[in-house]
Amino acid sequence: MKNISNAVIKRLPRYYRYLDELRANGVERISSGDLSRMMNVTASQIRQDLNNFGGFGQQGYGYNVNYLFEEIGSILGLDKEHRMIVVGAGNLGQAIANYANFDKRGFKIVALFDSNHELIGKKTRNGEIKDIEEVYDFVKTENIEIVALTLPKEPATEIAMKLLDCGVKAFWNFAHTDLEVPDNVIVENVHLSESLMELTYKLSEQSQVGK
Amino acid sequence: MKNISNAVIKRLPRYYRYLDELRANGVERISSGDLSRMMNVTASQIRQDLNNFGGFGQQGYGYNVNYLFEEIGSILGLDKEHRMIVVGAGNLGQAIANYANFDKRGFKIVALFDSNHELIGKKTRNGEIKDIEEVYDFVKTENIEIVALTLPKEPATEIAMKLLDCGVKAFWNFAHTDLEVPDNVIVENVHLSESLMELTYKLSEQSQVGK
DNA sequence: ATTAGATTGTCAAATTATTCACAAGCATAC
DNA sequence: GTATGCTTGTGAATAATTTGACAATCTAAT
Repeated sequence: MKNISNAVIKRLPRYYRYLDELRANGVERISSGDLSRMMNVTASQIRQDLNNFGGFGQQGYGYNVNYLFEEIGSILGLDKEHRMIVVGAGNLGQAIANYANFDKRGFKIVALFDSNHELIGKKTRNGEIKDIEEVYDFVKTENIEIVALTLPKEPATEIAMKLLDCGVKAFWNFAHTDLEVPDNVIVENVHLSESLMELTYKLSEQSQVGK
Repeated sequence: MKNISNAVIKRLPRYYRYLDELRANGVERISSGDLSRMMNVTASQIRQDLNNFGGFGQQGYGYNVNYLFEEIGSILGLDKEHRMIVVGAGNLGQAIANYANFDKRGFKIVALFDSNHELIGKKTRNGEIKDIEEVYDFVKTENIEIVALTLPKEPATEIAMKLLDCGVKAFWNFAHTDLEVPDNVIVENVHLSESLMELTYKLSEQSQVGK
């Protein structure tokens, strides 16, 4: 399989979101030109991106919204169920666990774990919060694919290293650190403070306009 | 001022994080070569990136960690205080408000707002959660620069549009929608579900290795 | 003071990503 | 059934980004 560039992958979820909206509004077909105007990108980029995965469109017609939506979903792996746990059941962990749309996309949050005894036992949509000590046996027996790490960097690093031995294939990492993992393990970082710093960069740049 | 590419900006917070750690460990100087090995990037890229903003290093010596840390901080606008509010005081909003490190970087979370009467009045580190109806007067009188939108897309869009008229200069947008704002207003998006989709793309790609 | 070694800043080359442009081919109206 | 108009897929051109290479020059050892 041809290697797809990261720039393309990063754009797919946005296409998926727009197609979902079009679908919800009963739109049956869309041309790259119309979609490009909606999304503020070039039509050429849309066509080029989609062509990495095959010809989904038809000359003189455009793309079938439903079909393209399903195809992109399948490219993104959303046609399969993904069993996840959340490690760190503070506000952020609970926010993720409670986010209903993940369910809709095939993400099953099977359990939450924490080391804080005030949280352990607390009921959530996804069952009672479990003791972090149980997490290693849990992932071995429950076939867990993705671990969301929503806790400070020191425990996150330590726990992630131990979880590697338990067969976890992917981390969704909210801790402010770069996890070091073998090549066959995926790490997707969400560094909120970095995103906020990009924002303040743009703010100070903005305040210089014309200077 | 020369226009700096987005690719460069996105890397600055990571440099900043590594420099902060070096500083905390008492490291005084660092060469682009050593830093490149720590960070898994090329030394050339580090030098090229930094040179967009001026010559911070010295031949035969490298970079002074403290000085470079401060300089990057100032480029990112972290030398100034930024007054923020959080709109949507659910788990995600509270997670952001409670994140202590933001304070350290000059982000002052002045208040939280919500429309849910069960949340209004609840005490947090940043004062009682206020009624969303009060937000418009609040930003006008309290000189608010950044609004974090941690609520579903429909109310997020509606409230953001009204806040534009109140002089808000930047949105940190967690809602799953692309806000449409004038050119002089900044939107920084954090689309969690899109990040999770990138992860599952990589997972399915991974499972194909060698096929 | 001199010298050997290290490391930057920067120019040029290589690579990657985006946009342009158009032939090929389908849809639709007549 | 034919003609017109639309829209894709794709090869080529352009633009942006990353990497390589090295002269200039600083540090530090003797």
